[in-house]
Amino acid sequence: MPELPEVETTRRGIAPHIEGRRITKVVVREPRLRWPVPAELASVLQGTRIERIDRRGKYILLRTRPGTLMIHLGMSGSLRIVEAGAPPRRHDHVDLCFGDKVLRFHDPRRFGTILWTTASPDEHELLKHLGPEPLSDAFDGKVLHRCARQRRSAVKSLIMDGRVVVGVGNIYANEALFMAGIHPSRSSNRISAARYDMLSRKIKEVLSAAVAEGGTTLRDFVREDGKPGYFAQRLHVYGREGAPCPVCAAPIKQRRLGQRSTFYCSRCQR
DNA sequence: AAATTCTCCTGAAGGC
DNA sequence: TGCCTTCAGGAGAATT
Repeated sequence: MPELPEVETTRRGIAPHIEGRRITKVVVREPRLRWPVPAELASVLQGTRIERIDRRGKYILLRTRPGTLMIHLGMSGSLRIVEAGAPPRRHDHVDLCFGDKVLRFHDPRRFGTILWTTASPDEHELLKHLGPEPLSDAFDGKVLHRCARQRRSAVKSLIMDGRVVVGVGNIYANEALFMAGIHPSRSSNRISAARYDMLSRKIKEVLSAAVAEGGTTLRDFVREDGKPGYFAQRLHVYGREGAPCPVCAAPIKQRRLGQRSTFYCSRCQR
């Protein structure tokens, strides 16, 4: 399940292969993603050059002169670089061809997104309400504390809300809360500024570490070269129900919170 | 208006 | 072995 580290790993993986290169052909085998793949995709992209690949939250932005292709991997999406002529597998929905190389979008559950915008992507409806990048200076404990003021909902929901901060999905929300010693269901407005400062630093720490490891491979995620990320070995609580807490050895608990699996240590997290 | 629930979808895993 | 049910979840939309 791609979160920010997985998306960033993907961005870094594909960029050297296609940045500066011209799109020779576009193949859409299955346009039924979360929203339909724009019908005009082939005609607008044909012959355009990828000037730069950026990321905003979990969106990968392929910037070209006439506009920007916005790609979201959803739950099960991946982008891989393959040789031209490599036969498509099941769920290989879209190809962007660059002569001998192909950028191939694969997504079994089709929760992913491929959209085209000619405006500045920051102004796009899906991006313009997004909160700060977690690894930037614009994100800190003050941001969290301010957003938390009139919220009574669980702190885990707060840090997973893209309007507060982008890129923190279920895995890393669980991990950051463990590292900060904060109970996931604690009310957002009952946490001190000092603890939010700690939490923001742990969010940065866990995301940076995961990026450095090439992301976490669970179920669907593979890197652009098809290899797994290795951060799964570093997870403290996620997916470890019943296992001993790495700090105090009490069994890790699991419960559902806001439709999401939540893992925590009831001794270490308060 | 904030908070919760619903929705899209497929594959893996578990039960019988 | 096979069929059925359950679960996983990003995040916008719908509902309370």
